[in-house]
Amino acid sequence: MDRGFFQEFILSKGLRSTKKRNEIFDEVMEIEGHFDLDELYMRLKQKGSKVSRASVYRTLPLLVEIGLIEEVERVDKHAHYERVRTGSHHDHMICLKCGKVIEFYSPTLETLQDELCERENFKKVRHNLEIYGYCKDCK
Amino acid sequence: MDRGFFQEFILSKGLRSTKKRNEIFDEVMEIEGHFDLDELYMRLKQKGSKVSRASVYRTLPLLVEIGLIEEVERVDKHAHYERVRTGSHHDHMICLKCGKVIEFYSPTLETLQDELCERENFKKVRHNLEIYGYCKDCK
DNA sequence: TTCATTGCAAAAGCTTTGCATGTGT
DNA sequence: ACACATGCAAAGCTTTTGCAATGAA
Repeated sequence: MDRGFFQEFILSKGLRSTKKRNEIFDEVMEIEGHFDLDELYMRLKQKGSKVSRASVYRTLPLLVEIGLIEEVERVDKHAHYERVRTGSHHDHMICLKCGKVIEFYSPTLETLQDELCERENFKKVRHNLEIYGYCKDCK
Repeated sequence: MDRGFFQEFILSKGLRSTKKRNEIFDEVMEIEGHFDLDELYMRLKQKGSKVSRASVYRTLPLLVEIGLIEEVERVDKHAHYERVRTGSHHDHMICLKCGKVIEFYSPTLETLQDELCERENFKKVRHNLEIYGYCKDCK
């Protein structure tokens, strides 16, 4: 997903392409793995961006709407996001002791879910599987 | 899980069996399906309980610790809980339009997860699968 | 010019906590 | 009596929002 796609989406919604929005978009594209809003905000600040928290709060929902990022979990009552990489959907195992997040992907799991949805006559859009337990170092 | 178990747990932790805690426990046992803290608090109020929100906030973590309830999702930035019924673990399909929650259970899914965890050398404690999409009435 | 966007600060939630009071053991 | 539990109100945090100023089209 490149900036062109982002511009297109923004314009198609009657919104405007602005410097701040582009900065936020660019930064999100650079982040590997999870991040929360404040981490993103701090990264932007560190790079000299004059963006405000309010704008970040206002922009993230747009990125979710595009499908560029998704909310993967909520810990400590604040949201964590992760960039969606085409063809690289994965789920998470989260260690209850050290907090480590192990990403994994299983085609079988995906297929199984599709079958379950079909059985319930449910049109699946996305899903979120989090397995909690103890990683090899903590168990 | 009955009140005896609850008492036992409370005492074994050096805590005290109190009227308020028992009221909260009883109410949670009566709730079918999801609830959030405020719903629980309101139900208690409606029944004439003099319990405060603070006590409910302080008691829910205990119930989670016992394994009596679990946090199933976070919507609107506040936690939703659901009673754990022995032998009736299930996952959720959540409709993006009407918000309906369809509960389902798949033994195959459970087994598959166990296999995936084994592969990662991860000791699974619990998991949480939410499939988002559109239910048969909304799709 | 027009209308969306932004920043600021205030407001709005939900949740936690300090402290004095109440209560189980 | 001694802790723990509770309620209240205040504080803490994250997130949202009103409004005036700014900027894109």
